Amino acid sequence: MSYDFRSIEKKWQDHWEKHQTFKAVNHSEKPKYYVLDMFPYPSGAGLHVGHPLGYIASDIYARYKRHKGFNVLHPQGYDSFGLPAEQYAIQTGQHPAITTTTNIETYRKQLDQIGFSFDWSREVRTSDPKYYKWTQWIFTELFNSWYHKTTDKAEPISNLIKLFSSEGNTNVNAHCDEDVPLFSAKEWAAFSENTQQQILLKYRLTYLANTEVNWCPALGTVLANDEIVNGTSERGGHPVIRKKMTQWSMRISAYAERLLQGLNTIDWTDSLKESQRNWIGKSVGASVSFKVVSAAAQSNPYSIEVFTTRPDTLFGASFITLAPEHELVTKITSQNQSKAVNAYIEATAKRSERDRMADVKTISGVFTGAYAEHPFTKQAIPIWIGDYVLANYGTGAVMAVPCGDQRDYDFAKHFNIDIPNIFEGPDISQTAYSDKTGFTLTNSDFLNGMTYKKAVKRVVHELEHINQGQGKTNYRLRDAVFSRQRYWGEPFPVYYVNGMPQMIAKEHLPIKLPDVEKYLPTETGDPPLARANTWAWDTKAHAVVHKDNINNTSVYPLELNTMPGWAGSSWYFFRYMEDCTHNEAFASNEALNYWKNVDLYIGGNEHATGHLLYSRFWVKFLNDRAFVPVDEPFKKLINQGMILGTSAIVYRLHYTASNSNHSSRVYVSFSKLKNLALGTDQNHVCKAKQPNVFYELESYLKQDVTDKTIDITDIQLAPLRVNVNYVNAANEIAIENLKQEHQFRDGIFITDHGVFTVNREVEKMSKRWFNVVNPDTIVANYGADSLRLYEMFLGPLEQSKPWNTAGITGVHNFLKKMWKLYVNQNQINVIDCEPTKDNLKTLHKTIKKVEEDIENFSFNTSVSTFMIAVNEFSTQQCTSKAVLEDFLILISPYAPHIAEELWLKLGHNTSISTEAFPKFDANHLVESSKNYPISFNGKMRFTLELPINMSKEAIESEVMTHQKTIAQLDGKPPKKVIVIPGKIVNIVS
RNA sequence: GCUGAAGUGGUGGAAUUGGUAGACACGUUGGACUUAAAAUCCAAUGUCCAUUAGGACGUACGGGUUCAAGUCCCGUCUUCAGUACCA
Repeated sequence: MSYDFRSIEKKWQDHWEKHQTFKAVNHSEKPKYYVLDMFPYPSGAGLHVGHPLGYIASDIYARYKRHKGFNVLHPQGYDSFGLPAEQYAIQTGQHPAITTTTNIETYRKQLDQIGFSFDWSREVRTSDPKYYKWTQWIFTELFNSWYHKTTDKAEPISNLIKLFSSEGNTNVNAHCDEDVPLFSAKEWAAFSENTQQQILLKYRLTYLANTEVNWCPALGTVLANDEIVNGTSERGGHPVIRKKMTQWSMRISAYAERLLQGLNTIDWTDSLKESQRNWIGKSVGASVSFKVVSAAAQSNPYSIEVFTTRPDTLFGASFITLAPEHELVTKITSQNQSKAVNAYIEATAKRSERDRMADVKTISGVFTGAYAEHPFTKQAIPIWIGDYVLANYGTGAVMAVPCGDQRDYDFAKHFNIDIPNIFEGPDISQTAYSDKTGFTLTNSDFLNGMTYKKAVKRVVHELEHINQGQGKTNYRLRDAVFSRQRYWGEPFPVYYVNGMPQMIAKEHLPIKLPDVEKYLPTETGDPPLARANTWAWDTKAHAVVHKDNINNTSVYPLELNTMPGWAGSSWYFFRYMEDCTHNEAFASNEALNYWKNVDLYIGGNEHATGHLLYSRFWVKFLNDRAFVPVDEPFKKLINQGMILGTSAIVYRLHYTASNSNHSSRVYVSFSKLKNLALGTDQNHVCKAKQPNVFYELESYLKQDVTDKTIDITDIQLAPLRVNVNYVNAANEIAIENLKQEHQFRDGIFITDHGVFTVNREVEKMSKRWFNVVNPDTIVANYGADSLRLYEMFLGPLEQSKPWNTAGITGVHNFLKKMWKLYVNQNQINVIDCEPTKDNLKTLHKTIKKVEEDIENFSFNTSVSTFMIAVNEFSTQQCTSKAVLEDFLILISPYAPHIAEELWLKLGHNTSISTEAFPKFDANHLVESSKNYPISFNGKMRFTLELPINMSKEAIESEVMTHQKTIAQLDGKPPKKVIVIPGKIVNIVS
């Protein structure tokens, strides 16, 4: 009986499901291990072969850890709120919940076919009210918390209120808005309830603020910074503009330093940590305030606050530049400059963010006519505006030191501003000198003769002394906007009394998403939830009621925005810990304390600055408030690379006649084009330049052109992507297959000796390129074990690589070979005999290699190791039952179905998944050592391979023997003996 | 520009601490089996020279350290990813 993977795989998938083989328990003698995948968004397109890559890797690791005696938690779920389902709902009127459920079913079916060891009993769906109850609850807890800088953690807002009523806010050291007024305890008590709430809002970790946001008109919603790529939306690529709106925000900036420091405690790749560090963007320097001395400012002196990382260069400042959007600009501009300034502001406002980014070389700016006073020299410094200063970084103002900063230098050169030199040593006649070393300061008053470090210390001290600045650390990380004007997301548990937000208590959650008739924003621009009729909060009944009941005494309007996609994904890893039979907490303390954090997290690196930062933020918050016992969610993180598609391209001939371009029905085989020395990069064929090629192509075209006298002047190749599933390994495609598609139905195909070939190009796997390969067809043709092995075999996990179905025959043949080696007439072909030395050597070599590979996540090389082992067993005619048993355990994480089947045939009636991983014994690698003399540079050299576990004495005696040999050969005793234990001994004469 | 990763046959990729470069697989070529095809099996397959024996060259490029370098050091080039007037 041949290897019937279909029935074997079905049988074991059913078996695992029926026996709940992979159900995790929350109590065990064994040590725990938590392996997690980034849960998928269930899109309508289903899975392609790229999706399971990370899941297969994590599954191998999870199965391996079970063999190694760990109690493994390996769950899966769905990030089921999101834009595509909503867009689909807008187009079709279909409720997103329905499409989402259908998509989840498809995903589940596809995942089940691959034979993952997920514990599905803990499945999570972010759009499930039982789940988002707790997302809403976390939101209310963020609202009810503030960040206490002294204890360096979040505390309940009640603590803050206590502080306010006992001593006011003058001594409160909080991370809060900058515009908080100072008040005493007495004043606090005298404030109206509404005023108190407004003040508290400035302290809460989530707060309503009128902020400038990234508005995407096409999607009708705001986007977070990480949802924007190159100035357009991440989803759909629509343009994004900046707009002021009242939005919920998350005070993630309070955690900037801890998010940065926490990176040192976790095992992530350097590149990923670096991305997060860049995103947080810490810079250490000082803030300096400059008094404005313009006539307009006389009665009411303004001062400009700047941030600098180079306070040591303060005496080199020859002008100040403000961002055009800076609030002081209009206030300080002199009369005769106001026209120019207004024109400039208008011009920059018109330019989109994208234009401004693309055009970084052009220097532009305008003088305001105002001057500032240098804090020490009291010299007047001109104030300019320029769009190279960004309004949303630092204070939106810089002190320009042309000799020490290239942009300031260029600006000064361009507008003929002074470039005073304060550096002793460097030459600044051509460029600025921005290094922090290699100079001493000059022309700098009390800083003269100092180096960078000393000068910074001194100048900060002096600035503090005159109360015009202090040392300051600045972060690029902005507070995260948390409102979305969408339907398909978590509703906020918030209602409004007199315009002030109120939280709905835990016991009344979840606030379920109401039904609406249409999923679009309203005509007045309100979010889709404004269309819901039953959308008001009755504070007496503690229930959602019809809008008509709003009376603002007991029934109030509810929030119309929903939460962003990252809300539900920021804590889902805790939800898996509980088996969710009750819903009293988001996970019980026992479960949280048992599983603690995720030991291994595998997912794509597109989440480097989004999900992975937000989850860390929420976990730190939950930890501060003692809701969870850990400070970091993911101990170790691996980014799997993307699997790319290999598109298939067919070339259609286009031609130019009478100066206009025509499309023909002629398609030419790519091999033919290559024979004509016509690459794809060279797709214009003029009569004059390449007459031979031209006339050849023209002869094909004549088959299509009705008017044979037409004068063709130029021929082009138009690339068309075709379904890759029609193309075989040799890049050939059957014309009948092509003709099934409408556009090719009456095409004329120019073959190369009857064969039509396509060109291939590697690009992202996507429906629109027709290059999607579906795992279902692979499983149907080759089986899940082949798919699993092949996905690993493709290359290193973390690397992006193109998919090529042709190669799968290699691993598939291997499985067939293995099956044939051990199964004969449906009988297992082994006996209970002593294994030979060779058998054991092969086995233990494999144990060692596979164990190392899994620990290092180099799954690709262990697939090769298995192939080599089976080849060796085959030549050794290995029939030992004990050897096969160990080998099956080794391979079972990779190819679990075939391993289970053979395990059963060996007479075991339990699943192989709980068997202990075989122990490596170095003794079995002992065998005859081989040695060979090599002549090198006229000297004799011996290299001899020694057994790994050889004793020191044995090595010495072995070396002595060879020293003698070498001395005989060469006539001289060896000069140097290099002994690498367990490896190779070099004797150099 | 900055940060990070990487450059090895026709292709994907091996090579542990510096120790026989190209494992394993795909592809290609030849052969066996077959009426034929598929499947399977066997052999060859880095480049060049040579009838063979054998030899020379070879891990992006140029240097260096070493008995020994894909691996370490210095310099150059290229590719990919992230990020960007960040003061």
